[in-house]
Amino acid sequence: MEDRFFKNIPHRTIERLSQYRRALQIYSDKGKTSIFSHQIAALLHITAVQVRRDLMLIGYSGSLRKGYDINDLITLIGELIDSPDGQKVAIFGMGDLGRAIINYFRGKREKLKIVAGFDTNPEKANHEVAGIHCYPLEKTAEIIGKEGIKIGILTVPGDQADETVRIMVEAGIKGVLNYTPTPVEVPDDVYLEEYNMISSIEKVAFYVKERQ
Amino acid sequence: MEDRFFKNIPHRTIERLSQYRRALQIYSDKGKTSIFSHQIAALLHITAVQVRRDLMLIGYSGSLRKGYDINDLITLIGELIDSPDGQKVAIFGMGDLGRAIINYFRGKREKLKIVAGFDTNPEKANHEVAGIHCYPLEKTAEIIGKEGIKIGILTVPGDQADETVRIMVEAGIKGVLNYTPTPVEVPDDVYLEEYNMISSIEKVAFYVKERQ
DNA sequence: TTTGCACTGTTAAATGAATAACAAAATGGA
DNA sequence: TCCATTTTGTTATTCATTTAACAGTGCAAA
Repeated sequence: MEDRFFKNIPHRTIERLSQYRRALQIYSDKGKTSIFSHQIAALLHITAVQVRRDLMLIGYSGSLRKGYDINDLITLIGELIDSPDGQKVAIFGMGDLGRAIINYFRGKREKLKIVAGFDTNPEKANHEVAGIHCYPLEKTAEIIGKEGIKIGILTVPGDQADETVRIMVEAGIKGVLNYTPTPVEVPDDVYLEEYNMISSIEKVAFYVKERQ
Repeated sequence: MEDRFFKNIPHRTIERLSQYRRALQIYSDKGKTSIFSHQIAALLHITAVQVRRDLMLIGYSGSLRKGYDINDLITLIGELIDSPDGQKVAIFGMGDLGRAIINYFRGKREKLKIVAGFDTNPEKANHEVAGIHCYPLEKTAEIIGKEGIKIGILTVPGDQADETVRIMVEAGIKGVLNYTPTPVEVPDDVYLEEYNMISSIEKVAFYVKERQ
């Protein structure tokens, strides 16, 4: 029995595919219809070989001397990484960061929709925040279940991270993106991605220091 | 002539060191004074071997059966990744995301200080935003030069990214962390790190989909 | 004491990812 | 028509990173 073929696509390639799509959309918006591997590469600060190799892995062929058809490629990447029926996302913590993500996202992804927010603050709960309905945290299980939400973004203050993620997982969330400064624990069947802004800034600071 | 010994430390290790420090501080705040490699590993969802290997690379030794001294290790990591005299950071774009980062950062890093914000919005310019003085974008060269700021975080709307980063680089910024959805260009002597939230969410969504 | 356990530190092997090398083919110009 | 150029697609190689294997050692319990 063969796995779906893109099961063996490297993680790094998956990450880049998402970035390719975004870059392609920018090009598409400028009225372009085709693009060379070296142009994609320049946008993402990688090599043209890597772009071609990634596209080879997903089975897309360009045409010699014309490059890749932008719309076809956007479509194909969508078929690979999007869910055909779409996926719903909830934001836990409607502070600055939660709002920033909502605004960032607005209208960008058809197949991936932020449909609910949760917050303990009664000022926010039961109101619209940045156009998204915000529920009190106690309603998590109910709403997550009813809406079939599987993906949660964690943007609460660090000291509430553990407790919030526990509630999320219990309610049925299967993928967590943790923007909190506190590392969290999830069961094996939940995909977890941690991102720490402070570490990113420290990394930039480190390499700036090292280069001088 | 030997390079400073940590020139050959893998990039991934550098990233993890910053994360180790944060995890150690959480442990330290709980009153603990020493920690085992497998405890650090559990916090960061990696293996104990990797932790020990990373610590070996930076030349730190724990003691058998007691593990690592938390304070010593925090200090050593600081000596490696921090600049002794500190580094100043500016935020370009004082929207939700800019404010979120400022609040995130507050009081967390002694050697890395956000000292200025820039925004084109005259409502914000010349006021304090989240405790940081916000200047109009035209003042970039003046303030960056005067303060000796070398690190800039880009949180403007996507369509202003290119122009803003041009101004940053011209003013003397040597490290850029781009949180904008638009990839930018910088000269070779400027360290650039791009982070795209949408790609991160897409990645989580992809692996959630794949696991079902 | 001595034995077994629970750790660390280090070298060796395996895996994963990026780069290099190059064949093949379409195009435009001589 | 044929050649030089430009670009893709793919295999081979190199490089980077993680994981495995295991030696060494202090401590605790018998």
